[in-house]
Amino acid sequence: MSNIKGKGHCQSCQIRHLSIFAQLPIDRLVEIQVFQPSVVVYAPDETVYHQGDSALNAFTLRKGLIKLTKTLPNGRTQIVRVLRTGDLFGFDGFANEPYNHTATPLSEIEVCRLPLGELMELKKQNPEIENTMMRRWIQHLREAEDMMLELGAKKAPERLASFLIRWCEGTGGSWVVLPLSRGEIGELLGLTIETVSRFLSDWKRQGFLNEQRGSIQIQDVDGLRKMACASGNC
Amino acid sequence: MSNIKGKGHCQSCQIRHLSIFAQLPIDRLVEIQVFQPSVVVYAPDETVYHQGDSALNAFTLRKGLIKLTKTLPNGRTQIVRVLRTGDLFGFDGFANEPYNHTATPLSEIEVCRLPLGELMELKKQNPEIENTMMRRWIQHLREAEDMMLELGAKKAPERLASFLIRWCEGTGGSWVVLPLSRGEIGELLGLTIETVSRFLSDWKRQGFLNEQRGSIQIQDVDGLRKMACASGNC
DNA sequence: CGCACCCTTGAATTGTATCAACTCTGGTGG
DNA sequence: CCACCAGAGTTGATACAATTCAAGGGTGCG
Repeated sequence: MSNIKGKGHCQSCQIRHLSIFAQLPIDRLVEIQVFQPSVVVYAPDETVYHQGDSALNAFTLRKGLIKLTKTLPNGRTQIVRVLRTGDLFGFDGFANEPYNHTATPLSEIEVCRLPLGELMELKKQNPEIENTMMRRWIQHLREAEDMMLELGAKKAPERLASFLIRWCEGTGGSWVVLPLSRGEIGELLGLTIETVSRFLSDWKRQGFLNEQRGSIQIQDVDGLRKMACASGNC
Repeated sequence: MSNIKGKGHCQSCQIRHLSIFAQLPIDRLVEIQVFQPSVVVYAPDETVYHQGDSALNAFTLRKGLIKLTKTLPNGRTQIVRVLRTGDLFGFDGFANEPYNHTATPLSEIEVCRLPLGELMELKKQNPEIENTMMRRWIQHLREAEDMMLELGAKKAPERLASFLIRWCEGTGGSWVVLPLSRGEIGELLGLTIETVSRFLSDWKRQGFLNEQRGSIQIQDVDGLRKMACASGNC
């Protein structure tokens, strides 16, 4: 089961600069030190919450990666987002709604569990928090729109190529950890495991990219980019 | 060209109860009456703003329907959202980002143009506005996630059927205006105009639904619902 | 009336899923 | 240390879904 590691102390938090408390002035941090959210650890075979659960806590991801998924009654699954360190998630309760998706670790993770009531109070009293959260919601919305374009208007190789390029963005051709199985990449892009496997194999053979147990390296971004937009230059 | 109809007066606004100012107490309305956003009219062949434009204004839709679209360089287009009366849109500026999509009327429309700076100020001074906006962003995010599931995990007939059911939700089998062409439905669901046409024709022949110049009527919701989930009950 | 535009329908083509067999890898226990 | 196993990935053959191409029909408008 999940494991409460202890209480978090925002003042000394290593990842505060990535969190919704990033913009908060130091003196406010001292004042809110009564706020000590639980730091919780989950294994990859657990879930942080399930779609439909009532949303009593929001969370900040401290370590590892999380996938947010939605599942149809017939079992088909869609990954709607992959979270990284500092991301806030599970805030549906702010709109009085139950969680709209399931949060599952992609590796051992550590999260900061923020009780909704307390977070609401902090937000009310600290405009910086409010502001940072707003910015992030708008940013998420933009990313969601981008994803809809990917899913609705692109073909398999285009989706896969632009996913890989985005994943490795800004790493200048070096090795990047990609802790997603073929099946999970498929669930993210609306493709089957076989289709993902075929294109990856193809591209490895063509020398566009390299792979080694859970890490990839893009060797020819332009080659991949051509795949990402078979007709027209995206 | 677009046409400024005059200045808006929040106090006497007919659709205020649908807007982000819905929760604002009457006395605050009196205080903010210096805030007089422009009411602007657009024809269906214009756009309110383009993807990439710098986002200087947010808008509230007063009359008509709007589609928000994203377009790939090769011309393929995705509708990411259809707006209804009261919806707030074009708020990317809050995150210092340019508009992420293009806003196009589906009919003659009337919008309330809210200069970003003034709206920001109002929001700061009125927690009710802040709160309503937050709720809506979260709601939008949830809808976007739902749409990703539709696009990524469902087949053509399932997408189309559940779109129709959603569109006519709560109207109990009566006629509903559907001012989207076959092509636009296709752009929304990631399908071609022909595919949309084929299924609609089929279902009309089977008596699941009826259509008459721009309006539809669902005659057999359960029949449609079966289409919406070929394998499993959604 | 005739033209434009949207919609419909059919036939051919292509992309992706499905089905099935096989390989590779890491881990476990003898 | 090796044999074995389970799980993930690969690859090929086939089926099917949806697009593409093409032609024709309907409706509203100048």
